[in-house]
Amino acid sequence: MTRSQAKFLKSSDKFQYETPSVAVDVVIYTVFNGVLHVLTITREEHPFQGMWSLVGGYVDIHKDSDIVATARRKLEEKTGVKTPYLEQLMTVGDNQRDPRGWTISTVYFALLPFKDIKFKNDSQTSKIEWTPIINGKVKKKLAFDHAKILSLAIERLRGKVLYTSLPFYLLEVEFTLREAQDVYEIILGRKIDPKSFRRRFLVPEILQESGGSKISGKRPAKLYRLTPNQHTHFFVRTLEGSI
Amino acid sequence: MTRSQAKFLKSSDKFQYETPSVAVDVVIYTVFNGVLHVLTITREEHPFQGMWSLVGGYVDIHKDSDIVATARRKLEEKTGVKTPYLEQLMTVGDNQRDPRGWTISTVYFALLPFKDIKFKNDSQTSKIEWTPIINGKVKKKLAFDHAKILSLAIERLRGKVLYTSLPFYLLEVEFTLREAQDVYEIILGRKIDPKSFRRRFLVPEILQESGGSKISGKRPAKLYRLTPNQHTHFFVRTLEGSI
DNA sequence: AGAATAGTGTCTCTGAGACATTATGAA
DNA sequence: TTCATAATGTCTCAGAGACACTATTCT
Repeated sequence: MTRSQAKFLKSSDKFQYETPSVAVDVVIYTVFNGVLHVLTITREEHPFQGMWSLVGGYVDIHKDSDIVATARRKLEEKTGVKTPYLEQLMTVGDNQRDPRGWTISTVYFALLPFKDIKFKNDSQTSKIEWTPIINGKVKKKLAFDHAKILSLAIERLRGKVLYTSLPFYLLEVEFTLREAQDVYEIILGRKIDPKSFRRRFLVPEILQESGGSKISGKRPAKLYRLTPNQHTHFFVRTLEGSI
Repeated sequence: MTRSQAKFLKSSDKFQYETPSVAVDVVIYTVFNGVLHVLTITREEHPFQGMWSLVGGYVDIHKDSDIVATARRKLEEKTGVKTPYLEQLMTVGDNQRDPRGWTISTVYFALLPFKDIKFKNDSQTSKIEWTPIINGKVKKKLAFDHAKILSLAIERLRGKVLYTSLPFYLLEVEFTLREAQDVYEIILGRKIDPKSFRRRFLVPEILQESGGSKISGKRPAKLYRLTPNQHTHFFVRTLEGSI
């Protein structure tokens, strides 16, 4: 070992002492009953014991090889879903958000089709619940800065819906165009013209007919699925509603 | 974990070993000589001693009240600039990127007008240098996963240029439309039609004439500035070049 | 047949791209 | 006057919005 290497090891021990706590939170979205929902759980421990919060927890450097592994682990623990759409939203970190001191939290959001979820309600002490998002807010009071995080997460989801095909991750593999349009309308909070909606996804062949159809009212609707090997589509024009 | 348990663990050696190190890196962009540049410095310490890297460092929980304060502090230490355009890009964190173990780094990018910068080249042991970005890459070999971070940062900058007015943060307060267009063309790596360019910013009154003009060739060009109280503009149509 | 939902025809409007043209001031 | 650079005129084209219209199946 060189002299400078020795020096650096010594000083890195010192740094460890001063390190913030490192956590991950996940805003888990799904849509059912015509409403966007986010998964919330009650806190088992102080601080904010018993209060509702987003799904999250500390990075476990032995279990998690990287930060998204923490997000996946937390998500799977609560929902049983292993391969969700998961996107990093942002990182918050300061000395105010947690009364215990300096903490940093990287926030992800996940999009899940409602059907896929088998709740793991195994804990005795904590409740887990889909909370409806009405007018961009949740009625529950949330722990830490989770209300602010959620508000930014909703803003981001709304923003992305205007120029991407993200909402299809909230649907099952096959869906009717009306079901897809419903999800768009729920997130945007406004109606979309059906002709525009169909044109947007069918002309560039983002969707393809699956062959089947679904009867839920009068005339049966064709079933569609995402064209294979298409990832999230980014449109060159946004829908109205962008400020 | 009770509050007192947490408090105890935090002060114990064992808990310190279980927490990742927390750092911030800043991709500092500027444009001069017709080329996009990123600020790089040589590392004074192991690991990767002497190697080029992005500007960054550990969060200091005593100096920094939040994570963006760390970014501002690092930026100001190297460039003297106090109020840059600064945007959080993403957070990387795993047990591989630093040989010392689990580390997490939140990456910001900054846009600086070249003129504003007074280098603080005070250190004897480290060099600091603008590194040109050619074809989305830098020739220097970078420490840690900084090459990958930079590559994502460039992708993000390119993407944003297609639908925002971000590049104006790379210009001084007053500029000609040709200077603005140059910056756009440099980042995108392609020519833009001057008529389209002017229409994009003048019709929605994102820019306004400052009254002055600048002679750099033959016919003097009018000087423009951002319309007051306008923040970054998001266009409803992207420029070509989006995949 | 009537009702309700699925799906289409087609017009307008905005703004990007392309490219020809005009305007201005220095040498 | 020449000429390089600044700035404009104007056509095409893609795609969103609006809205009237047709198609299909159930009761």
